[in-house]
Amino acid sequence: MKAEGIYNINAGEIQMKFSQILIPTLREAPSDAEAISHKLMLRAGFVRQLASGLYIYLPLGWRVINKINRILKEEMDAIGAQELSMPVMHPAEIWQTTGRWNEIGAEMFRLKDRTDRDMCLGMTHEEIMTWLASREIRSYRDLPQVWYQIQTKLRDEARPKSGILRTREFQMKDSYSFDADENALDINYKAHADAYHRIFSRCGLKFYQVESDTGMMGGAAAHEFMAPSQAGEDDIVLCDKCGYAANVEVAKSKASDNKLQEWEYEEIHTPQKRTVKEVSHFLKIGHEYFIKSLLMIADTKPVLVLLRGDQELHEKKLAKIIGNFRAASKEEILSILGVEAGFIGPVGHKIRTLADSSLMTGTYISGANKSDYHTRGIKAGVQFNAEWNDLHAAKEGDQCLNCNTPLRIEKAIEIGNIFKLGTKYSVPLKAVFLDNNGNEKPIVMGSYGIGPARIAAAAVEQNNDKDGIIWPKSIAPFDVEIIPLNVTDEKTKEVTEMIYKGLVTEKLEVLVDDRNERPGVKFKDADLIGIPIQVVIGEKGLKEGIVEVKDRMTKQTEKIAVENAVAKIISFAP
RNA sequence: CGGGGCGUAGCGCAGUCUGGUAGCGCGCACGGUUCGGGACCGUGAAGUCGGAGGUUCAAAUCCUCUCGCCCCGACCA
Repeated sequence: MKAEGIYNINAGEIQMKFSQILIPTLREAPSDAEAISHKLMLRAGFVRQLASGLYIYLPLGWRVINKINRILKEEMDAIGAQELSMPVMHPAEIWQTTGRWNEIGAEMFRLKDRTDRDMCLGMTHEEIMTWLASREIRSYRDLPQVWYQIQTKLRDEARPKSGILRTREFQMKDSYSFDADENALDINYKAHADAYHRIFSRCGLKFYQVESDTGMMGGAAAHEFMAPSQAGEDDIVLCDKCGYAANVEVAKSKASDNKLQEWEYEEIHTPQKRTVKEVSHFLKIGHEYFIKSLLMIADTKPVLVLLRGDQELHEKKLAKIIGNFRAASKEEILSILGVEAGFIGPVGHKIRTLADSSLMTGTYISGANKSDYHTRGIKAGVQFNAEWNDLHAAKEGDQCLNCNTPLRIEKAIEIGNIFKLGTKYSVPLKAVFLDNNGNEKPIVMGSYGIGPARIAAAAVEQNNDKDGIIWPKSIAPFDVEIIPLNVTDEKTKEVTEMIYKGLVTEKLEVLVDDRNERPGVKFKDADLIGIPIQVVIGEKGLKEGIVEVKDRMTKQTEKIAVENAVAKIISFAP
């Protein structure tokens, strides 16, 4: 960034001059950046950190966010959603009415106004949107309604991370649908899902729509939109054959096949071998032929949980059945089961027993319920019985429940989500309407979110190389960067202005690197910043009457006659 | 909230173990030479060593407390 440029600002032809826009590029990334997108956005001068989880968007960063927001608005408007704007600060009473004032803990920023009234900063707007609906919607004739906003949300995250990916203050496009019944909700839900597909495609992202947990939103169904990336915080389970896609939090899977073993029911001596790993190694038999027996304590009551040796317990799935629980201590295992930890087996206990469905078939090895012994030849229904449930976490290589294909797991960034809320908010907040028979009914709602900053971060994660960012054309801060090499050369100046004007006239957004810097510096910065098309104007080329047009992604350069340059560049543009 | 790490010039770091009055590279300012992939020479500006207290003749360095930031985990509309 330099204060001096070759063009006099008062002469005023070229507006977007590198020398005058705040683009503080960095040769090295600050050491506390970890994620690729974080490092690149910092280095390329898109963002700066104010405090943990609080980011400043510099001019380039803000242009990207606004490009994304433009797409969001276009697609929301296209499904008939109406943009409005809600306050960021809310009175506590509304949140108390739905119960979330107490359900949500430290994650909600809370404060008092001068009259000592409890307030909070909005983490989301279900309450407020529903409050509005409760006052303004009376009749089935008023439905459906879809309202949306692109608004700041505040959440006191336990652990902000990865730059812009998980922050304490962020924008969200949140929309809310209001319908007379479930069928109508389904239509709005589908419309949003379709709009989301268009939005993420237009933003140039690779993404999946996956089944997801309803979490604290409650409600009947939910999907997340996931952009695969190493920087992602979620794992998603994918079937390449039938298209099954789910967040691991809710993913279902079948354990891989194991061969039927012709084992007699017998005890085997396994001195000091406790874990599945140890016993498996000792007996030279795969983990999948073992039963893992775990003792859990739920509400002071012990529960025995059985899993196949190669599977892991999915704690949320278990919690849905038995409520909150914890692992029993070694002392509790001894006093409750009379067995030393490491030698527990499924056979012969009187306590409540839950088993993963994968154990219904097959013959297994497990603890013999006495020290230093395991038992071989255990079969469900013969030696033990249990309540059968899906208790294991899906993992790579498990089989798809629909088509038996091995499943894949990918890390992904959650860029959007859609929830069928039902009447969870409309009932407590009394958002009701009269149907055509004059009966009062609660409005059936849906809620739908997208984080623009996460789209930007995911785009960088998915599109970069060793030199920097490669922005998808639709959300790049500029369409074209013109790089005049010698800014003191008259001919260069002339051609630069000519091309700039030609492109601007065609409604392209153009950045001109008018800095009096060495070519190397400009090339490096251009690659770092990642504007999709670079136009290099050099004295050498001008002598032959050409300029060079470079594609940031492919790195291919084309020599174009000066007089054809504008038309050619336009043909590359989005 | 549990575990780990780090705070020294705008950025990246050394110096801390073994106390002696702060240094390197990049960047920045000025002058000159350069000019198609982060040039070179010279000159210069810039640091309450995160903060408070303590030990000591003397603290970036040792001790106590505290604040901030990052990473792993837990948590996560």
